[in-house]
Amino acid sequence: MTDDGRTVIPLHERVVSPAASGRDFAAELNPDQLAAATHGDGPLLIVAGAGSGKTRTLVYRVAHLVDRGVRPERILLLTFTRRAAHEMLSRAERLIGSASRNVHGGTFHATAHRLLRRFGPAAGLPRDFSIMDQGDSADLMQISRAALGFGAGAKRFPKKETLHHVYSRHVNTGIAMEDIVRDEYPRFIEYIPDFTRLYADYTLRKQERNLVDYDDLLLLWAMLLEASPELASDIAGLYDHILVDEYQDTNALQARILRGMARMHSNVTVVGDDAQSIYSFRGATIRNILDFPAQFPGTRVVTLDRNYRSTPQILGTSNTLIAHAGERFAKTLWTDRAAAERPLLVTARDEPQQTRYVVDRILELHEEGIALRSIAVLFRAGYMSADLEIELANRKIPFEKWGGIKFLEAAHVKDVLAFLRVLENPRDEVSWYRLLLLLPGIGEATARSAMEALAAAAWDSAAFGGFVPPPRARAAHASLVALLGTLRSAPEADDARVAREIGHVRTMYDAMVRDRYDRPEPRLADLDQLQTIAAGFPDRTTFLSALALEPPSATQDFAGASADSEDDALVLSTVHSAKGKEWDAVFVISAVDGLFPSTRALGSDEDTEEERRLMYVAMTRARDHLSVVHPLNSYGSQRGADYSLTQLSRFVDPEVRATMQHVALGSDDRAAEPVLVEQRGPVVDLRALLRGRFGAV
DNA sequence: TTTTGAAGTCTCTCC
DNA sequence: GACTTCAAAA
Repeated sequence: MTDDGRTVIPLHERVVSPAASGRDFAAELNPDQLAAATHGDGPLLIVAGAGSGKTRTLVYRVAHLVDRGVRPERILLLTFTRRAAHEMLSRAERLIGSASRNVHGGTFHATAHRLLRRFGPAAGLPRDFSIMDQGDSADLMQISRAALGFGAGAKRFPKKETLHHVYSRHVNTGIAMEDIVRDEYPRFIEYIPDFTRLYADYTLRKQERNLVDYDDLLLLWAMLLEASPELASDIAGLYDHILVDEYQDTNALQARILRGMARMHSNVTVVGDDAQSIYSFRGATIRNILDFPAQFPGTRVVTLDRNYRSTPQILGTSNTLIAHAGERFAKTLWTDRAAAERPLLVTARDEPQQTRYVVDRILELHEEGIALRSIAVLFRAGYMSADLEIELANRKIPFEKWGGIKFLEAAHVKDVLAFLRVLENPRDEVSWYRLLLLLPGIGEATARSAMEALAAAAWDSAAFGGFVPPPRARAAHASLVALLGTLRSAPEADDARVAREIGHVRTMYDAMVRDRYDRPEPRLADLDQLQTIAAGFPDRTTFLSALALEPPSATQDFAGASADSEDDALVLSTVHSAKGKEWDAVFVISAVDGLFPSTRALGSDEDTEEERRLMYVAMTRARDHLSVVHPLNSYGSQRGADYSLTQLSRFVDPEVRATMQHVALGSDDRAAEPVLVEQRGPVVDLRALLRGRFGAV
């Protein structure tokens, strides 16, 4: 290697010797896995079916590279979640020792963040930028919208979330903004010129406020790679090998980044399963994986189709389900695991019965010796577990919910963070705006004029103290100024600093919470939790960036730092959050047409196909037991009970059903099937009584 | 200009 | 059911 460590040793020229890790790869991997793990230089596409040992193969590949002399810090491992990166690196560590700790791993966004802090200044991006999450971005869109005076007309102007969605999609997919509006929001076509102006203002505003949104992280990374040859080789030159997990869920912009990073050596390994692509709403396209061989000439393709996870019966059902999908890398998973029970298709009368069935069955499995942690209940969207959560709480069964956690999006949490963010970046308009609106007596108009005053004073924080609010807001303004002053003069950094700052903020903010909400307690508890998390971070900058980039996927992740997962708890998860995981027993609930697939996805064939893949992901999470449950009557659990969904999910078609065992709960035709119901709860079911008022007697 | 109450909108998935 | 938007009152 040269002294700058950049020269790549042509691996294929080196003699294959017993691995330095002391491992006999051939004995521990199957032939396909071995071929992938020990592939030399050049592009490699691993098409890895569910449960085929994908992570294992990737870990061994890292070990192989290190064995053959690639320095760990020159390997970049891009994964989809922090959890995946962590798991892979710790498994690599077990395999090859502490050297693997130096492998760089993380999500695309987190890696972008790291590179931008380091190389951004060379391209005019300040080192101390703040990261906006999705909600912040939408808020800034709203500020732009107000500043430009859009939406005053009679016809409805797009909501800020819509504005952000179109923008984000454009950045991530490269599709022209006009086309996105035409396809997805035809009723807003007339506003296209306004969209354009608004996005220009938004972009300028971000720059002036030193703010960077999620999409910018990727976009700026790509631009750094394309801006100047010197910069590009500095950045791309950091790594000799790049490995990407879950490649089917990357988008066009991420593929562009990958090309830029690999341009000097084409040592790219991507792993993915086109049958599990479930993130198109975020711009992901299975074209990335289908077209990879064309993008990287000379690609070697290895297919892993032996499944080590599930019983043949579960695999049979899953294979049948996915067989109808359109374009894909054809592969049918197989296994030599012993035969077992067929997956269950359970028909419940309604949601309460579905809930009781699932809970009863979980308790049975638990009594048979399966840990709660090895059981999961999966659903299409976070709200679908509401009924189940109540029942679990009543029966004192511990559970942990993944996905759909809105902790960081909760207004009170964002409020507290806004204080810190203003200290961090005095130009953070989104956070200033948020703080100002908290003060009684200050509304949009006053907030805007305060912002203008601040902007005019070059965001000098002293200018905020000089701002004269309307009389009724004087007192609140004064105490905010005082609080910010206290926070600024806080003593030097120490470990408890961020938590202490939050404590200061709460001397003012807690009163507002009590004032504003009918039930302040849970919200205050959230703030306690936020404080606890903060204690784990050395400084404010790290804390704020980490929160934006690595939001915890379960509430327990917060407490988790020390307490960890000692206690045994059932997992409730959205299918999206369950990706890459596996359990002994899996329940897929609310498999009802209209819920899963969701009505929204039935508009286009592509969306429907993605829902099918989502169902496939759900089913293939199961090792030994799989139950698909559907209630015959799913009411719109809210007002306007005029719609009720009754049909089993279309994905469980006759062919799929033929591979399952059908269980009908308490149906009128008392089949030979076991009826597992009969609750121990109250004799009178109030909800059923209420429903009785509207339905048949 | 802010606040308040009523009507209206839309339900997801995540970095 | 939660949140936004709109119109009228303080």
